[in-house]
Amino acid sequence: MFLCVVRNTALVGIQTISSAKMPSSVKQEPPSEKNPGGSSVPELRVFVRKKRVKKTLEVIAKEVKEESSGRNLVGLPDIEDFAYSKDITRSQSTHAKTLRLTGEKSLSQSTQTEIKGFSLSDPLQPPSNWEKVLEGIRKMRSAEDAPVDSMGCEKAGSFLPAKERRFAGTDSVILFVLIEDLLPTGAIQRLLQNGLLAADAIDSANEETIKSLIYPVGFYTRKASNLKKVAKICLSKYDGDIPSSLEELLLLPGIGPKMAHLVMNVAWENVQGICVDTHVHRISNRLGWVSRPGTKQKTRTPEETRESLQLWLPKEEWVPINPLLVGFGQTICTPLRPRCAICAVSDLCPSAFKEAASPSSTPKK
DNA sequence: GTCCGGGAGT
DNA sequence: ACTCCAGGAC
Repeated sequence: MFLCVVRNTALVGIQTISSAKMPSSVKQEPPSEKNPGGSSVPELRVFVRKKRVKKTLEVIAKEVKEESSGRNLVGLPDIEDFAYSKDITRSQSTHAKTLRLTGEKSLSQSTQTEIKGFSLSDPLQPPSNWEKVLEGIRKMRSAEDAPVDSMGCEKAGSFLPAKERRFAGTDSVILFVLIEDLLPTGAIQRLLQNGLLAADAIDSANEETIKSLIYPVGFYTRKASNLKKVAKICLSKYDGDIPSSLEELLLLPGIGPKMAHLVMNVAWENVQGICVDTHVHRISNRLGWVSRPGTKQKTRTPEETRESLQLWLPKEEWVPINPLLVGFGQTICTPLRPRCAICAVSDLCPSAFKEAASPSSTPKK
């Protein structure tokens, strides 16, 4: 419920200080269910920043309400109903964390005193023309076949026999959780041939064996080791299955925000957030779709991008945006020398033709 | 910010 | 021959 960013509800940015730790009393419960009941619990977001004026939550609530009137925001909860929860993030390099206020829980006294010093920022507006841009990218993507289309982990199911295809089952998920890029290398087929697609098999297998089977997947040593650890955890805590909540996934070694959201999206079909990888991060910034909270600066980490993107991108797009932009990033909007000349949305892109296009003309200083 | 361990691109 | 890649741990 916390995690459900409901469109067309209030979305107000507030900036504040508070560095801190959320008391466990308001710790959010695992998002076990998608949308129990009504999905229209009004939700606000608060950006936590350094410094700022001292204000109580009540003051903020009042400001939010005032700010919201005449700003096309709807459905604000009453202040006494406010609760907050820490957003799911592991971003360490960002000073800003997103908090959410909902009408579901009440705020404890200690919590209230802990959060002080808020100021309002503008409600977030979706970037202009984002729908056109998205449509343009879709067109380009349908024409060109990017690697992600045949080897993306969303497609992992088609590689596997029926049993292993059950994403929510006990088998293959663990693998592509950890070794997403094992598909193009044929690693998953090799593991399959060796009966190593289940937690118990992996747990009892030799780490060196796994290592050699998944080679030449990137970071194979670490991945083999993580795979063993995860298999053990899954066996002991999840009956050989994988955890079904974002928080629990993040506790697994080798699982960070990108993979955790990917797994929630494709394995559990329970969308908690956008899976932001380097492509989504880069392209979102080039398009001017994201920014550091309260600024126009580029986001510095994928986590910041995810938070920024989630503030305005309609939830229906949260899952498809990843393969869409990944493919676009592999074929056209490449990290180095983006092919703006053949890009259908270059006229809508603030970064078009702004990066070096020729190998010989990259003088380094 | 650095490291990991190779592959791919220039 | 050299640079860059990519997600996560630290």
